Amino acid sequence: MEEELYLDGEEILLDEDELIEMAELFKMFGDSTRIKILSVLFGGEKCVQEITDATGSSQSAVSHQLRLLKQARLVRSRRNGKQVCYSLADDHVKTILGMAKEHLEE
Amino acid sequence: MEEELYLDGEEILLDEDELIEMAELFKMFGDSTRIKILSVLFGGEKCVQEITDATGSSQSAVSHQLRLLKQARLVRSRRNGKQVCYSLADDHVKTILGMAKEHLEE
DNA sequence: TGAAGATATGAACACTCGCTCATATATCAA
DNA sequence: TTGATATATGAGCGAGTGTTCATATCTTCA
Repeated sequence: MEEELYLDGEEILLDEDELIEMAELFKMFGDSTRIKILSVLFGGEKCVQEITDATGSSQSAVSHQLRLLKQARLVRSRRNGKQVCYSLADDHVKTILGMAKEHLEE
Repeated sequence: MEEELYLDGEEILLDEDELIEMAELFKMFGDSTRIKILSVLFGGEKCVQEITDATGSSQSAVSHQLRLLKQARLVRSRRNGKQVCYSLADDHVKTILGMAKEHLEE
């Protein structure tokens, strides 16, 4: 069974698997700790320490969540000496958050 | 404390409350039953029965989820005789899902 | 190599969430 | 009003999730 979506006049097809995959993606945005982390990363690449400070969560909690965000391919990581630096994986994240903000402002 | 986001060169400010509100919004998209319901509603207004058939979930499960979607202002409802018809509350839902799909296709 | 700093990971626990089941409410038709 | 149909709701349960705490791993520097 396939559902039909339309975006800007263009048709979008979503099958069962895509719907589940999409739900998995949105789950990543559906937690305030993770969304805080993402918003911090909008400022550019940050190491775990900086993220921890900026979000106010514990080092362990941040690390656990960063692992999930990485698995979901929303962030990338790069070791820099003793530190590990994280950055957003692509620009769609920004766009998605922008749309969400628009929705909330109505 | 405020985080700064940039979308298409335009600056977006997100404070703590907005981040939490945004996480709440995304939680609505983070479940496959709800996202199925939303995708069914892309085809236009549908009554509960039609949604139940299309999603394959139980009537009760669908009704519970429709309530959550309505609270989140993602859908509207309208009674039509014995039936209750639901439709998408605005077009941002489409855009958000479209962005998500783009992300997943990379 | 040893110590210290930075990050990752595993276990345990409290909490949340979506489902089912039973039942309530609402509307129409006879 | 009574029965049938359509939807909503509450309780309870099992599965999943985010956090903390303790500890492991990795890296640099002395």
